[in-house]
Amino acid sequence: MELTNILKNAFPSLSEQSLSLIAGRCSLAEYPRNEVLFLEGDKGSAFFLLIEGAIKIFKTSPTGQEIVLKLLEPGTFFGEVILLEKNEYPVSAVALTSSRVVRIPSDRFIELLDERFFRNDFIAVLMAKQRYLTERILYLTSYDVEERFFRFLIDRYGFRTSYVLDISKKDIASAIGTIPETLSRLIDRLKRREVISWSGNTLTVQADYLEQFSLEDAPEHTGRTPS
Amino acid sequence: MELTNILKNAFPSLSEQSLSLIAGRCSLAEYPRNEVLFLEGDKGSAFFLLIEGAIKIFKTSPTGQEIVLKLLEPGTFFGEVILLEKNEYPVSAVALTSSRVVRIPSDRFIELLDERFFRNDFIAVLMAKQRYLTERILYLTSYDVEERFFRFLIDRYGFRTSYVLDISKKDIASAIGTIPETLSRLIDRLKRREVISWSGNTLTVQADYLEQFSLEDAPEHTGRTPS
DNA sequence: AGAAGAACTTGACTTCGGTCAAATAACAAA
DNA sequence: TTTGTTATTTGACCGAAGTCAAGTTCTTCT
Repeated sequence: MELTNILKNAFPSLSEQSLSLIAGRCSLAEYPRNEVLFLEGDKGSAFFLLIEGAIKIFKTSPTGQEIVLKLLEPGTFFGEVILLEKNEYPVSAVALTSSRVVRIPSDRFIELLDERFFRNDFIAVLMAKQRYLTERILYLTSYDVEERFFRFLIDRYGFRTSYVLDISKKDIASAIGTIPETLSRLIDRLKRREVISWSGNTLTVQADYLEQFSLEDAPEHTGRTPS
Repeated sequence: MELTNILKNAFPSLSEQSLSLIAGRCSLAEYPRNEVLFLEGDKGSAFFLLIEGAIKIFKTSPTGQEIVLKLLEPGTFFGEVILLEKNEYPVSAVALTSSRVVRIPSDRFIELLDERFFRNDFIAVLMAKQRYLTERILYLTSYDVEERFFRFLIDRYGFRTSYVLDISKKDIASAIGTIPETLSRLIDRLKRREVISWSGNTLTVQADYLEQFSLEDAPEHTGRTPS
């Protein structure tokens, strides 16, 4: 699928005209695992659209600790915060798995917001992000590690009994706001209680146990299929 | 100051024409201390502009705990997240002190975004909020209670040696993400170490001690004068 | 003033999850 | 394979901050 189609897919409400206008300025890029897209504080004049792979968005604390804000899934754009205001990224972005992204230069993008439908969709996404961050604060401050772990699974892969994990335990640990040691101990405990079993990169969970963490106030889940 | 002027002040980039259009639909409201403006999950068709007082924005955890996202200061609008997308507030808002707000009905507001300057300012505010929430996550997850306390003071009242507090200790505790007992003990410890002194609602801090928490990566501070 | 109820403090106790250190396993380049 | 690097596990330990339970002190309303 070439660029125009990708963009059409990501911005369905954008007119054909604007689409081709912007498509000419965008470029496709590939980032291998662990490659940095941008770091907090970097000046930037473009934002990104994730096509394939997984990107980690995080901030770094004064002591060097990484605080993960979100693991992005294909189809979402990020870094758009440089569009107006300061042109400095307030967060860092790193590829967790080999990823393909579209780079969208910011300079002419703002004009596209003249189109009402597109603009409304765009603003709606900004507001969804605001909701997400708000949920994330609740998630990090009022659930314990176990609950965060299961909610992570449901949120990222959907509610299932078997998960094929595409990221490392280390990355899962930081995605749920803890450290590898703690996750390792949690997994050990859960295995012993026979709530989960883990072999290779496949995790199996007792559905009835998992249920307690599902739905209700879980952040909107995207039902991403594993692998 | 009457409505039109207030709005002009809050939305300086809005044309006179749109200003009078919208002003006619807005209304001024007063909320006494502890009054609820809206609760998480409420359907809403208006958002708000804070003129005077202090509003607490928070989410409630499944166990009933309040997670404060932000204490608003005069001049900021909030609840705008109902404009597009769902029309349900994702957070709750309560007046911490007697407050005056403008209620802005959402129905015709979106049209105002046709004005490019206004729209850009509006979107810039949304992005600033995104940055804020991102900072808030860092703040809550990687600073200890003491550091959160002093950063709270600096962020809300500016860097000074003497603070006149307009909200209760209970509210300060929840604003910094802890409970009254813990704050009480912190204060006791700081007094004993002669880092602070507290009489009535006036708090005095050793400037050289406070310095370690200032500037660098502190969220933009508004230099709000006390009381 | 007096009573009811907030707000605040204090003490005793607990715990989750982090730190540090070391061992083991998995992986990838040469 | 060999070897260096990174990921994962395990053990011993610790500490910040929460819970629970009782005071104590302010407010505020009649």
